[in-house]
Amino acid sequence: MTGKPGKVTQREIARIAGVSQTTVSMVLNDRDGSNIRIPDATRERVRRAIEQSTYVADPAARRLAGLDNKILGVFTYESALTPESMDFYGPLLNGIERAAESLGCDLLFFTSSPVEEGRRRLFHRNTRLRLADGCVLLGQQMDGEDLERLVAESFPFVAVGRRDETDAPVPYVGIDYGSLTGRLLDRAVELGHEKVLYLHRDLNSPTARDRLSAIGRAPGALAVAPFAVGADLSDLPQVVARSGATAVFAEDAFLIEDAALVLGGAGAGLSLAALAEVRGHRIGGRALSGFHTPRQQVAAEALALLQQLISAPAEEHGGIEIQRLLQGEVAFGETLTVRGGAR
Amino acid sequence: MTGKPGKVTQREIARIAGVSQTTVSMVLNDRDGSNIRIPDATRERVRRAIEQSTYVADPAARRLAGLDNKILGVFTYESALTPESMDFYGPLLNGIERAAESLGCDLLFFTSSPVEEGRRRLFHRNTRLRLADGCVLLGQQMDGEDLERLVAESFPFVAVGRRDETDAPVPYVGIDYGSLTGRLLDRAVELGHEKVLYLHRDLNSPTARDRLSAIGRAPGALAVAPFAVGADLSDLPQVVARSGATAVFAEDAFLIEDAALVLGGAGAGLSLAALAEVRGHRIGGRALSGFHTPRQQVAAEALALLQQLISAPAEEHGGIEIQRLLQGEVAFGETLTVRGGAR
DNA sequence: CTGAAAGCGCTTACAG
DNA sequence: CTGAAAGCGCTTACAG
Repeated sequence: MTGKPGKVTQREIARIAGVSQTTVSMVLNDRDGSNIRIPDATRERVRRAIEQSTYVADPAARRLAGLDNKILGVFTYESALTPESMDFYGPLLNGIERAAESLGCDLLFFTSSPVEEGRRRLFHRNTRLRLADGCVLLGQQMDGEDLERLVAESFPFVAVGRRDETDAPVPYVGIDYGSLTGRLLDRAVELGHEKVLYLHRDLNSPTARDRLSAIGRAPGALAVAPFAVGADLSDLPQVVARSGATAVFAEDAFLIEDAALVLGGAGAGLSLAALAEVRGHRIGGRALSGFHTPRQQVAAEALALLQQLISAPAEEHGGIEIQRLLQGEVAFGETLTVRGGAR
Repeated sequence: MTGKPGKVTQREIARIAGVSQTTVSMVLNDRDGSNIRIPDATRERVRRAIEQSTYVADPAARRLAGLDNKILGVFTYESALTPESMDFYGPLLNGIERAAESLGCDLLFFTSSPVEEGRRRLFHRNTRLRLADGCVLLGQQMDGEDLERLVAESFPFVAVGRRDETDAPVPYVGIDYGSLTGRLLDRAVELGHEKVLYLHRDLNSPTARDRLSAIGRAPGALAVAPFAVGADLSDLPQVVARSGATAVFAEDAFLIEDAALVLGGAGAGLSLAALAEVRGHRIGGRALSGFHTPRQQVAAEALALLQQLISAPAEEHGGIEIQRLLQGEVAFGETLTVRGGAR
């Protein structure tokens, strides 16, 4: 597919301008140092030839010659553009697009990666990863081996969300769920709660662990019992009753919504909250209590960090803070209320 | 950024397997023709060397050597991933992602294109267009010059939406708004309407013209008066009254919603419809009448067509139907009712 | 000041 | 059956 009829190369420009191809390259890249000095007249002649033509540099050739390409890879462990995934990926992708626009980068989505066990594989026979100057990784769970290999090959990348599944330090930008969780628990104490049930899926992700460990550090006045739920929530009313909890928290908004549904009238006196983004979620007409997380900003900062890693020589990476947690806000909402208060 | 420490090349593999780099390339690409015959033993040795290593082909080099890359470009004339643009782009992007997955292609979003007068430019100094094997173009309006140039350079591309702004035939996949409009007008006749007011923006896009020309061919029993609205709709009640129309149609769902707002009680007896996708739109609690358009399918088919254009040698393009209109459905809804019927 | 040459990693005729 | 060579379009030392 190369060598198209309409394709203009530097050599062609050189011929027209009556200079060497090297000179064309110099002019195009504004090379103008001590040893190399191109008179304005020549420069002008080349410029004109380029403008008259439809020349654009071949990015593949540039890349091969060792330049970076202003192409950032985007790897998502699941499909990112389906209606369902928009809830999670939407703000992230939006942030990424905006950041890419302002950095002047194009985005390469690795949609071709073969799906195995429901998740895309980053490394495979024909990966085009190499075409990008670097890559952001998105997904709730990531493959530790992928991360290790990226580090080993010193391929610039940034994960969205905190990561801890590797020995080598992985660059990431995430949200500080630990601190958010702590603040929400403090609030629960203020409201008089002493026992809380915490529902979670059996997901082994760093953010899931962050929540759990913050729960482990709950203030003495509060006992929080973690409870791993399966697909079937039908025994939840009993579990809640037996626990004596006056509040039920869950890992995310959908889970607490499901729980509220199952609890029905039995949940009438309970406070509810999600330890995650709750924007747009309501339970029985009331704004769900939980967090507001700056996802768009996380994505934008991830891209900015990636750009830094790419452009800074490796020796200077020590000076860059490669692991960043952004602070969110507690969304007080209307479902976390005074203990025993009507819901 | 090339020449990374961890980067393995064919030469390296060749050294390990004790063959020439050419042979490695042959094995990788399954070249196995009349003149070239690699014994299984050699083949196996190379394969093992590759598996032991972290080799992946450098896509830039492949591309430069003339192969295609399974990278499809996606160019949108506006930002595609903002919350507001999701209404229009969401289903299209979803269709594109799915099609790319099944074709085994990656997607390159040209987010870097400089914005001029609110629209991105396809061709610019550093366009990475060339890196893609081909490109899909999305947007309500497109630049005729961009299209001409793509044709001139015989760069494979497909527009989403019907196009007619060029002399050369442009490959596209769109929706047949003409036929949909005709069917909705027939329906209006059935319901007893004789006069309809058609609100439109002054947009000069092919689909806008398709609607207008279908309106021009309205059945004799129906008089449809086009009315170009500005930013301010406040004189609409008068216009409607003066026209004697019993139904108001508009170019899209948002416009008819705005109109309904302005008309308020004055619009009580009027039938309303949008000549566009109406999914999720309601007016005064009633499902808006209009169309259901297969946007996801349009996008998927555009990608499939693009893939065909890329892989088929140019001489065979004559055999490919490069301009396709997909049929939508009329969504009867609840706002287009019997003339004079309560709304 | 400017060009000829080497090299980036790959593919594909072309010789052995 | 396999390798040495040319070439894809570009950049960057290196000589003039």
